[in-house]
Amino acid sequence: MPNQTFFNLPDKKRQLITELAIAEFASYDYDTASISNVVKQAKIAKGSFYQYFEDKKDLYLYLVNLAHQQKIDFLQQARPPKPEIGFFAYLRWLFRESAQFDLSHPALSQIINRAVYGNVPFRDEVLKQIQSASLLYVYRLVEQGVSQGDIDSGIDPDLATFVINTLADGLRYFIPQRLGLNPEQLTSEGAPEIDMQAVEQIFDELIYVLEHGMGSSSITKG
Amino acid sequence: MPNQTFFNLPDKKRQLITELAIAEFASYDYDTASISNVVKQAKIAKGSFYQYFEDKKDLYLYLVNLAHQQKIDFLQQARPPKPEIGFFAYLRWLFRESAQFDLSHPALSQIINRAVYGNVPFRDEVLKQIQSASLLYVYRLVEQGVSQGDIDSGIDPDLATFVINTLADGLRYFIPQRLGLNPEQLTSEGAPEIDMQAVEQIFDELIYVLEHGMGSSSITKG
DNA sequence: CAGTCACGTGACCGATAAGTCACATTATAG
DNA sequence: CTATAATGTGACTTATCGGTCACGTGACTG
Repeated sequence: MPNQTFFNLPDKKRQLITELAIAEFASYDYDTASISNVVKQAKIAKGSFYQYFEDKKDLYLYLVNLAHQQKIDFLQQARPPKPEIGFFAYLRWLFRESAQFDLSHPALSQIINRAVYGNVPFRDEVLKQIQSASLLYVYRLVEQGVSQGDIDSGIDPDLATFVINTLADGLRYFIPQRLGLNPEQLTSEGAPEIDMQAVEQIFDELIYVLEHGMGSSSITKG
Repeated sequence: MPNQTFFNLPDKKRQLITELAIAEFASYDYDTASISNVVKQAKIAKGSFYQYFEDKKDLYLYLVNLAHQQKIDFLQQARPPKPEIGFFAYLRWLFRESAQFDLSHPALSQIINRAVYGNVPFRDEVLKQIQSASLLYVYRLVEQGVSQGDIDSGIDPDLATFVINTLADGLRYFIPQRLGLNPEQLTSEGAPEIDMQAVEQIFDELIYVLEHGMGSSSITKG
């Protein structure tokens, strides 16, 4: 954790440092991200930085936890629907809100993702704090979906969790591509008018595929 | 491309350098991967290396193309079945062979993946050579599946391609996790006895989900 | 006013990186 | 054997990194 000195800083300065550091660790992996670059951009002395943070790892873990907490706050602020609406309807909500976060906070999203899937030092340290929470959350959801009769009981819950998590994460790449935006455009401030209707349609289609599959052998088409 | 000097090298030496470089670029991203480390392990002088390769980028692009070519060779050597067996059966074959490659050549697989999805320099340069080939291949497959009547014509082909590609790639993480192996065990030589039956079952389940979905509302359960 | 203490500063350190170059070694050829 | 070309070598340069430290500054205290 950062020193108290860091939190004593004027809000503007503290936020500037935080934002620049987030941008740095979102753009580069742990080893390549440069403290020197951050302090240069933030126009503070290197020595000052090391009065705020113990070392590079201290900053990194702080940012990962910050990003994770922001995502949790984001999801909870958009109040979840009741489970009774059914598994796939609930999942659709989760997809939309999760993707909404990824689109509106691409840097935070990138940091979380790199921390969980990347070849990062301290990955295990971070993994227990982060990934298991998300995986477990979806896993519980799947279990509930099975017991509610929404999910085919022949489906292995681990596999279902994998499919859902993987696709939810993949949307981070698919949606911008589909909308003809390059991901870097999203990193900068001022999102360039996202066609939310097109995004909603992606969710509809994806949920349909998850529920009914892509095969044409089913009863009737969507 | 490397200089002719590199290809004039005795096979053993050239292969040693190649393998060590592959291991380096599979373990670390472009910036962190160290030429100094490679030449030290290969026991050649730094100057020699720079007689083989123009610079770091030259080596990197060579490795990416090598890895990609090896994967193509691998897939073509395992002769593809005829399309008439149906889209999902064909897809199952593709999943198995692709995962087989990833499991037996984790370093090559890692390099390809990093080159395509990572925040790498020269990504665009490489992307056109690599990713589009794979995406297009699956896209064509989907088109064929639709025209054959195997795929619900209401499904958007782009979305289907995304789902398939994303899940196929995700298997790289899911399979070892499911088998209780850590991915680094696979990097070293001598794969520690993979339970192929369990792997086959994963493919079966995944293909089932892709074809019929996870919902229980379908006709009968698998 | 002097003293103290939190904070700011940037030159500096050791390590390591990519890339160079003058020179040594080896292979080939006349 | 000698001359020429190809290849091998590692100390060196320039740059950047994470991190340190002796010192400067400015606000509060008695």
